[in-house]
Amino acid sequence: MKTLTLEEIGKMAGVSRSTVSRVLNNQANVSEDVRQKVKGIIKDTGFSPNTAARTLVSQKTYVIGLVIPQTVQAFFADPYFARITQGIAQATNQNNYTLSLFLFDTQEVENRLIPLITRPGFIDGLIVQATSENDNVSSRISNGTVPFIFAGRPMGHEEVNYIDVDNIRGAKIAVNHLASLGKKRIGTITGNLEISPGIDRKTGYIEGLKENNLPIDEDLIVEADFTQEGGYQAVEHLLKYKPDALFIASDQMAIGALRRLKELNISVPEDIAIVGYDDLPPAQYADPKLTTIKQPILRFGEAVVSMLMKKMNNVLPLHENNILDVELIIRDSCGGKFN
Amino acid sequence: MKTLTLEEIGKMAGVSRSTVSRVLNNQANVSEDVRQKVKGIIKDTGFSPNTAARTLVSQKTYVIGLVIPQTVQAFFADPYFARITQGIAQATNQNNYTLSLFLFDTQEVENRLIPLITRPGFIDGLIVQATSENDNVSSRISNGTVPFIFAGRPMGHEEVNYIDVDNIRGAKIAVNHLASLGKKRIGTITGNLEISPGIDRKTGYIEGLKENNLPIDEDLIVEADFTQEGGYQAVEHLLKYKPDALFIASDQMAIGALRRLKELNISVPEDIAIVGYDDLPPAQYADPKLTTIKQPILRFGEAVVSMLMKKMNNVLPLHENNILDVELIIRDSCGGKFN
DNA sequence: ATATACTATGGGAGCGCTCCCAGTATAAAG
DNA sequence: CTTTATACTGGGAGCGCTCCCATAGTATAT
Repeated sequence: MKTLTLEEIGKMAGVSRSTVSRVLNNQANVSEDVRQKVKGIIKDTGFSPNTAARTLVSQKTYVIGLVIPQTVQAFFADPYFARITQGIAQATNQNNYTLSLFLFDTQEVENRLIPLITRPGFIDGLIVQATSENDNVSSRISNGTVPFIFAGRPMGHEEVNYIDVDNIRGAKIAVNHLASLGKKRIGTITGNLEISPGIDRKTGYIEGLKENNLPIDEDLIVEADFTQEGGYQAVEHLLKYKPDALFIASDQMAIGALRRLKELNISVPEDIAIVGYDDLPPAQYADPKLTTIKQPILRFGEAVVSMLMKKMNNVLPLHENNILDVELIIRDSCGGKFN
Repeated sequence: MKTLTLEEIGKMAGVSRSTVSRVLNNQANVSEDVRQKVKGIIKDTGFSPNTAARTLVSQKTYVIGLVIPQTVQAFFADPYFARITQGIAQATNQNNYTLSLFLFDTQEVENRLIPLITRPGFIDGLIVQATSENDNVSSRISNGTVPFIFAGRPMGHEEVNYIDVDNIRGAKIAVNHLASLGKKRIGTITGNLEISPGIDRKTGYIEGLKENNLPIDEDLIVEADFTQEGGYQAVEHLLKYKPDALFIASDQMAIGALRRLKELNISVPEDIAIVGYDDLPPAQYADPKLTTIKQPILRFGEAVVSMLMKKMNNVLPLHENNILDVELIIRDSCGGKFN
């Protein structure tokens, strides 16, 4: 199958390549009958214009890069990231862009890839997974001329554009809900406190306690690492201090905790109420079904992409960020179904 | 920052664009001193050639697409797929290619994306995640001219090139190991029997029994769905028929089963020996540590990419496939540490 | 010394597209 | 009927690169 060109489509329609180009790009100044005829031929032949030629003259590649820095190792363990990626891929394609994946597994790969992806004319824009403080991917990418934004709040790089879900508020409404059910000793299992979701959810937890005039008791705060195993171990530690409720900063950890509590014959929500975070599918299959904070994962993808589009068109203010709202999903583990 | 061109680099070096091009592509017929001088300038300026221009004339895009068909929904739940993707991304970059991600979330997206990615000059090659039988992505992609291979054995499309791990042998060595420990009533929890890993591991299980002259007892075979929850429920069903060992077709299911057995106070490996499959990180944190079949996940990525490269260069025989070997990892759950 | 080979280099052509400008046809206005 | 504006259309130029061929320079064989 020979590859078609504008010229040939034009010949078939009895017009010039310019006119075909106009039709292709929905430009004005083409008579309606010619436009229809050309469109028909394009459809019949299945023609689509050569991307490279287009890119060469327009200087646009229609490619968006998704960068996963080295420090985001969780990427390969946490289903949450797979979901985020799904949302971003979806939104990218919706906008007729292509998504390219760049995983910085090692320092060597990072060194090789950064000059490549930040050079002009290779990629139109970059989405970078938020990093922890000791990661300099951000500044290295800033040196290039490629527009980029962070997905998630990057620690120590707040001057760049980013988009995030409202982790603080999410934690706060979880605590509020528990408080409204009359709980007085609300503990928390935090995530990893080197990354922003860990920190922010802890912050929200503390703010929530304050709002409800509950004391902040360091004994009721245990740091874990967002994994089931971490939750499993942390909950035991907390039990010594007799909490009547727990805000657990991820569903994975909550599921681990639930497992341990079951082993210890401590019933949820009767003996202890629990609220998780994420609303991943396992949350609704947990026993008891997990009350949790739902993040708008697919909408997150859309928001990231549309924000990047703005940035690519230079209509995004330098310090603008976007914080998406979250939602409390009440199930069985908090004992407050009828609020 | 103005974008440099071959012409300008040439001017700086006092040579023509042709000579710079020769240096860039490591071609012969350039004197050593000129070559060094040009290389120096390229390095100093950080120049790299425009991809679109290069693609336009060479008809190569240096982009590989990774296609996740609709039926591979597990993609977003199973950490195994994230690992595979990681391996593929790594290998792609190693070969100086870029990886583009195409998720067919819905039929509509699939319809829109397939003509796009199969058209000439958009992508050099495609890796398609293996699908179940009722998926026609394969034939739709075959209609295009883009070289592609499957990652995993696609059900009902064996005529295409694919690469897979040796699921049959993996299951067989698991059973062999259990048999060598003197187990006589070896049961299995299979995965989803609509996809090839599910089927093949069951096949291997049966072959393993035959090899050891053990009877095949349908009561000892229960189908689950590769999830923890599935394993949790399936194991209980099996217990009625008093197995002394279980081959469980994924670590996730094995972990679920282990949990249930613990609740029922059935001790592993004393009362029942267990071998899992995958060797994902949780396997070594399970209690007891899980004996399992290790798949060469990162090597899988390399193999997929190198196979695709061959196909792109037309040096891959039509019916050639590649089956990677697996390995038994002995830990505590089988009770055979000292084999 | 001359013919013959080979090496090194430069520049034209062209990949398929978009942009711009010139040109033609048609309509509206004087 | 002529002038002027407006709607279409075609083709040249050029994006930055690779490929090919012509040419100059240098080494080797006759």
